[in-house]
Amino acid sequence: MELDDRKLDVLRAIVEDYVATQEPVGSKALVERHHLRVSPATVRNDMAVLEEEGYLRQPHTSAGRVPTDKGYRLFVDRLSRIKPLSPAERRAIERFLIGAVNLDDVVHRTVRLLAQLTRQVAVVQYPSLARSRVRHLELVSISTTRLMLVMITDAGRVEQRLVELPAPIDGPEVIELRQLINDRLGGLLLVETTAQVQAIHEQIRGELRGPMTALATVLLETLVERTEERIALAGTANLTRGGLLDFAGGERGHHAGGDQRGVSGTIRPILEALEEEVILLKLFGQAEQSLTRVRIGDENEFEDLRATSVVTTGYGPGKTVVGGLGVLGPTRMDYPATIATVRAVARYVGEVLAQN
Amino acid sequence: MELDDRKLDVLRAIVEDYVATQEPVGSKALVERHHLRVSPATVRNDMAVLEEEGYLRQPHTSAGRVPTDKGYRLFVDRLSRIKPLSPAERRAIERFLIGAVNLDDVVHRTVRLLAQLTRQVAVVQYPSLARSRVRHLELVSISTTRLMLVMITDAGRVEQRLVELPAPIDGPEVIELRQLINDRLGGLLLVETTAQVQAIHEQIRGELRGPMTALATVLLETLVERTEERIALAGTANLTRGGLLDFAGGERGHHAGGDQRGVSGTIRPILEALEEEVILLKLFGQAEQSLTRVRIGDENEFEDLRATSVVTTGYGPGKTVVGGLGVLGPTRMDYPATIATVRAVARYVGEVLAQN
DNA sequence: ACTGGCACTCACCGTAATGGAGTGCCAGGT
DNA sequence: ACCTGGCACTCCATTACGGTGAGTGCCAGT
Repeated sequence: MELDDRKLDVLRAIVEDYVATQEPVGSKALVERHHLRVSPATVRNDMAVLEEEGYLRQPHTSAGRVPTDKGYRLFVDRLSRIKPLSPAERRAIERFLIGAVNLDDVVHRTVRLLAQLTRQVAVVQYPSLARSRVRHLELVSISTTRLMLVMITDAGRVEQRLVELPAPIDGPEVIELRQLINDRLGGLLLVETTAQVQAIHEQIRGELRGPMTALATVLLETLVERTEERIALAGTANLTRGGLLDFAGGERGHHAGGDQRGVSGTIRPILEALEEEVILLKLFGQAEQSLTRVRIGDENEFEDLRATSVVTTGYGPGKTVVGGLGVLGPTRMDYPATIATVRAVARYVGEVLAQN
Repeated sequence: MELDDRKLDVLRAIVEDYVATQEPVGSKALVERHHLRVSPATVRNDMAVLEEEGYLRQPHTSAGRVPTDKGYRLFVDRLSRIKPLSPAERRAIERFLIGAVNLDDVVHRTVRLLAQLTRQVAVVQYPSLARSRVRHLELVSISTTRLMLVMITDAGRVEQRLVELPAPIDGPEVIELRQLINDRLGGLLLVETTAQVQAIHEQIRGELRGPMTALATVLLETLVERTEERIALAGTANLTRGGLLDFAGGERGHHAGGDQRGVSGTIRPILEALEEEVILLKLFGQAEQSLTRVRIGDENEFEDLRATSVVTTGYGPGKTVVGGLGVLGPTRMDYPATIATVRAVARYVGEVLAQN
């Protein structure tokens, strides 16, 4: 069935009101607030249709309506225009990001900024190693049988690993090795290095063969295969805002009534999920292009996050994408504002990175 | 007034029971569980005295007793023996920490381990730069007017900063500079470098003067003065455990009755405090010696954390202390077990660090 | 100095009554 | 064909109320 324009208007109005008040919205209040030019009874009929189609639901008979995940989805896809940021917000973003001194610093500031602006949980993935290029590889002697390998990527990320050597090595040899690996690996995408590392290893002459084996192992094992990703998080306190998530916590007596479909999430599993880097990476680290993606409620693959929505986008210098960032909040979030903010922050961060 | 032995026994019993059940404990239940060889009435008299002295309080008339912060303090100082860890726990610690590949890795594993073992919020300070020695300084050319300065400390921590040069510099000069700063700064404690950096700067000959100025500025400004500290956090989900903290969240209607002294904390301000690195550093970064320190309730300098207790200790390779770690939880935590775990983890981490 | 006994207090729990917001549906109007 | 006003109905939320029981404080007795 096709929904006519007024029904869509009603849906939009309900979403907006519900997001603002976080209380089920009834027909009467609706016509008052939004100047729909029809009577409550008419709206009720529309509501009934919208409910039948799965865009709305009633917490219980004789309560107002609440959007379903499907309702939010329609709202996001077709009913909302992305709110432009206020000048104050733009200024806040700029002020926050200039003066960053460090990649760490950039990421930290970004994630806090995002949490503050959206008043939600913010997540920023560090520039992904997989998508970065090798800028420089440094070898530092720790002892005669130990080297510290330091890799610097073009996004400014630094990664270090200890290399245990099978036999002692002297200074000139270290320099030779360093020279070699930089010549052969410098400028490559990290994913491209695998083949090169193996090539170097096979070609190498006798004396450096031993050290190179150790080095190659470390390089392959950790920097390529198990591409270590990192994540920064902020604003978890915002999970306690606005009572949508009721905090059943770990209390005792509670009417353990059968809430089958209830969206009554606890804060608990969410906090747990947020500490699982694997989960965060799946959510925020998959931004292949710089498209903004919105996952609403149970569109989410993770059980524990089915009461939340996730807004993500990719970021990076210029048009490239080196990582993802975004926010996580209750399904009843202000999507237009959130999407706008996430995008704006991503763009600014991209600019900052481009300047390095 | 002096408390006789039995009164202390009663206090201990109450603390133990309350920690276990998290419900006010009454006289009858007490004598049953612990085989005190006196009657409930006697215990009641003791309780009355303990309450008068401020070690106990009653949530309301005709409820059982609950320890006050002062009561916990006495318990921790005089009544508890630190529980030895179970073999299983020891094994868990070892298994968790071997295989760490990285300083980042060590810290991450440690903080998760600590959260898991204590079932509380765990905090680990990265090895403090202020207390570390310079192992190596690396200069990497990014462009002719930009250098990346990478500092590696003896605790394995790596810090990088971008240096903007006033004029182009060539390869040999970079090598010379690198040589110079390593010769002069290598092995020094970071706090000792200030003077050296300035000395180098003043002595340097004409050609490298310009670059050295820029380099010195960066070194002084960020690595010495604003000694950047970092913090890792885990187990925030544990804040929702055991209903001691009732989650009033941000709800509307609530009996805004005068709970004056009530320990009824919200989870909210705690989460906020945990995101303030300044606060965490004050709490966990002040372990001057490897002494274990326990801050109970309002002994805590931070308003928002007055419903929590903090157990901290220093850690580092050998006898030195390079950072702090510990846990934060409700005042009604199992102090003996927590203290034991925190200490044990700190010791193991020290050993791991010593092996680098 | 300890104990048993006893009256008293108060949170907790289940039930009942009341109020009100909101719905669904129908009959009448445009 | 669509919209509207009216009306009966449903069900949550809030308040009120009495019973129950754990726990206390105190006192008199050992």
